[in-house]
Amino acid sequence: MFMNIQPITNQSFLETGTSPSLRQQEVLSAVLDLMVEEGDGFSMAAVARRASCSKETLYRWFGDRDGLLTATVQWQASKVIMPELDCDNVTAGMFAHTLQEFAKSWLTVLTGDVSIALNRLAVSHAGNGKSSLGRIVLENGPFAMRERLLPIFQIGEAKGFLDIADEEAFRLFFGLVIADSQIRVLLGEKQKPNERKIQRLSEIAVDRFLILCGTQPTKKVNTI
Amino acid sequence: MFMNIQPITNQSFLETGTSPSLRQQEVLSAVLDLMVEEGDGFSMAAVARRASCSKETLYRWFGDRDGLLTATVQWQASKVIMPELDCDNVTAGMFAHTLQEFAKSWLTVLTGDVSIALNRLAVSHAGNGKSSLGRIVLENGPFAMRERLLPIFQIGEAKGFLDIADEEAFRLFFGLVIADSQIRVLLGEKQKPNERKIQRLSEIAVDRFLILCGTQPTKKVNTI
DNA sequence: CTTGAATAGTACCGTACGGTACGGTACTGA
DNA sequence: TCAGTACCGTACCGTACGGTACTATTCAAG
Repeated sequence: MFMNIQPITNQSFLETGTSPSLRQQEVLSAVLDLMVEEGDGFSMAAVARRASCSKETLYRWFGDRDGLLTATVQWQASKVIMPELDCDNVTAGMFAHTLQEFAKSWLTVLTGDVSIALNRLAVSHAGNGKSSLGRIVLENGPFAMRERLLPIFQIGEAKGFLDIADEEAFRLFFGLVIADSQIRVLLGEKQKPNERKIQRLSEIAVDRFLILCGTQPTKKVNTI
Repeated sequence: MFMNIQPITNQSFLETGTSPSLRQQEVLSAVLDLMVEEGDGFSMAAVARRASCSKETLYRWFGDRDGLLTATVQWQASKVIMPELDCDNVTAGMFAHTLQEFAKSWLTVLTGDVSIALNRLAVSHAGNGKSSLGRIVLENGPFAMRERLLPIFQIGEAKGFLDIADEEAFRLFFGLVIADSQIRVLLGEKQKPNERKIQRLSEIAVDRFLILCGTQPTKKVNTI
């Protein structure tokens, strides 16, 4: 898609860096619904029908299909908010609890319908090479989580709860919390972990994380 | 695609359960190459060109496009061979070494071009719902690995090296070894782990696994 | 040598979809 | 009132691709 000519209208927010208008967000919401329902297979006509707008408007606002998908992914990414730990006088118990809440939230998001649809889209587009959706999801997914976790780890390190707080600690935390859950739901496994199971997985993961990275002696976790 | 009429020829191996002929394997190999190069975007005409066969032959042998993809995935899955531990008098060192070799092989396969292409294909098809590729890769990927690992774990348990050897142990091992490596390469991250890094990751993962699941007292692993 | 099956190569068809053009309508600001 | 703009709905175009039909060639069995 050639975009060497400036768009005539000033309604396109893609180049301006501003947020989409309410009406545009309705369109993006419709795209998200269609992604969840049909994966990458939906047509621009289907989007126009669902959002009760014209195809011409879609193309004026978003340039082409890839622009629409990109806008949708970025919009969704901007909505994800994660818990933060900004206390200064924090106990070991509070620290462990914060990690558990983080783990639960993370597992819940990653096994949710929207995340599954988005990651499927990004993975398949990363294969075609003719789209930057993979990079966008990578930056707003794993990399963003790392950026949020590292400060928390560093607080734990400063307080003497952890003895590592680097890239390596993030990889370990990811592995302990997510493990094979994400790839399994991406591959279509029907039985997704429910809230109760996510709670249990998060507790075990954080226990193990603190055994491996914590400074205080901890007894072995029982998996039963 | 309707298949209510029996295929005229007996050359289709899909229903017979037999292996593809050498010529058919040439076709499947061409499909694999195209998958690696272009993802899911290649056409049947491209396959015919690459394999120097006619489209009609493709359809006679494999039914339709999905049949061709399915045959390719199954053929590739049948080629993956993993190390086994069938010794009866095994030491703790041998046991740890076997786990390390397993981990290295696993990481190498999952971050390889063929696996990436196959998993991308399966993930995107699992979203459309109109294909069983997701299930096939799930069965030949994570589930098959679990089936191979559990007997090894049970040997370790019987010998007194491990104190758990169940589904939970598999999930832990997956998380420690693979962590975020697979999803990152699937999302298109350019920098893939090299052999040296895979070696290091595998050692650390097995050390940690034995700390968490092993019965012998082990000192804490140093990540440097 | 003849014959028939299997296959390569190619032309063809129907359809789905990305993208464009255009008519009609509602709103806004002069 | 009227020009300008944004928008909806829809018709339309070009292309790419899945799948089929047909011909030419090869090759092995009789």
